[in-house]
Amino acid sequence: MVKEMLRQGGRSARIQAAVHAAVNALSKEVGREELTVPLIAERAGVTPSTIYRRWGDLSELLADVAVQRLRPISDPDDTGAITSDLEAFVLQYAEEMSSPVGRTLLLDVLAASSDVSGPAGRCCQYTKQHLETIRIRATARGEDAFDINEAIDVVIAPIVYHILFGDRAPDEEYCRALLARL
Amino acid sequence: MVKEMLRQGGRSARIQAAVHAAVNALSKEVGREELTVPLIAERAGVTPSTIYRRWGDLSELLADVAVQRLRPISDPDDTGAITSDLEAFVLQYAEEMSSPVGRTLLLDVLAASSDVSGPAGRCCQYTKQHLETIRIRATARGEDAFDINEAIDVVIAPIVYHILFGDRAPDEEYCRALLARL
DNA sequence: TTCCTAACGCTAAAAAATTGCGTTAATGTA
DNA sequence: TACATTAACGCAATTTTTTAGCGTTAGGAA
Repeated sequence: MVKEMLRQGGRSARIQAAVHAAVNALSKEVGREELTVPLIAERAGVTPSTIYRRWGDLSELLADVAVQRLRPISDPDDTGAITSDLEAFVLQYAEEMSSPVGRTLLLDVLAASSDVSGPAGRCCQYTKQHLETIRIRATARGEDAFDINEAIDVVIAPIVYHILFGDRAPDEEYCRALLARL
Repeated sequence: MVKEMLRQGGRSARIQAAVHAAVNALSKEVGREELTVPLIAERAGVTPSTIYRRWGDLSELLADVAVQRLRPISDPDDTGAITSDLEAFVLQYAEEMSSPVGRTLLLDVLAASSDVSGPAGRCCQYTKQHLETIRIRATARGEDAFDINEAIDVVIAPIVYHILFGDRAPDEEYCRALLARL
């Protein structure tokens, strides 16, 4: 659900911020299983019905919070060369996502939606945008660019796969091996 | 949770079968959101407390059912050559998983566990076993084999990635392109 | 300022999850 | 086969969560 809010200022915005903050705070304090809507509501100083009306249920609220946290705050580092740019970005991506919280964020996002317009599609776009930034920088330098979809298939997808299925830790060595395939 | 059952015969087995059947039946009739423990219990002719005691909660029950459905019933088709064996397997895999129910099964499995011994790890093993079967056949024929982990990274992982994030449909053409990279 | 109404709080009712306790039946042993 | 043991279940009471009605508050526009 997660209505896109006809009113985005004042009280409505304050409540959203309070609820998001409550989710983030409680996520660290209590386990995932103990995280309930009434608990979040109390911490945020809000009635549970407000959360139910605005987000629908817990999973959608968690997905909404997850996309906020996965939303990039800045462009990937400019290291001066396409190879090192990519390496820096991928290593950081694997680092963040492979942690228990990172994996949980991914699952929260995936569980909420099945179509492109949903949270999952947006997170997918975030990654593409970062790669696009790196690619544009590369072409500006005169380096020969890489294909973004190919980068996703060859590098990002395997990392995500192993994080989700937990059959292998995407350490630096592994990530570098993936990058070498590009 | 999903206790491994000290008693596996008689009533215990009948109830498990009834509950699993109820989940599979109701999954088609009602949507995923409407699927509740009391509803499943009623259909299975069981009290809700039985389900809660045995599986813990709905998500673990769904994961348990999902691994059963994802468990291979037979070896991949033997088409006579490694290339066609792989292609047949991958196309079928993509076909099954890219449907709404397939995607849901994947998410059910992923949501339940984070370590290798869990449902996700087992499903991962299923895929590996299939690939292993194809590889062994190939070497028996004298064909030069492929690396299983590489096949997962290059072919399976991208397919799963696009299914989960919903940013692209893994059609036949796309799958063949992935296979060509091996 | 004034109006309109989206969004919230409060409350009651419905539904789901938890727990104690007695009962049933699966499994091992004589 | 008969018996003892206890895992697993059913039932029912309790707690918690979710839903829904209705009045109130506060953005946003005229």
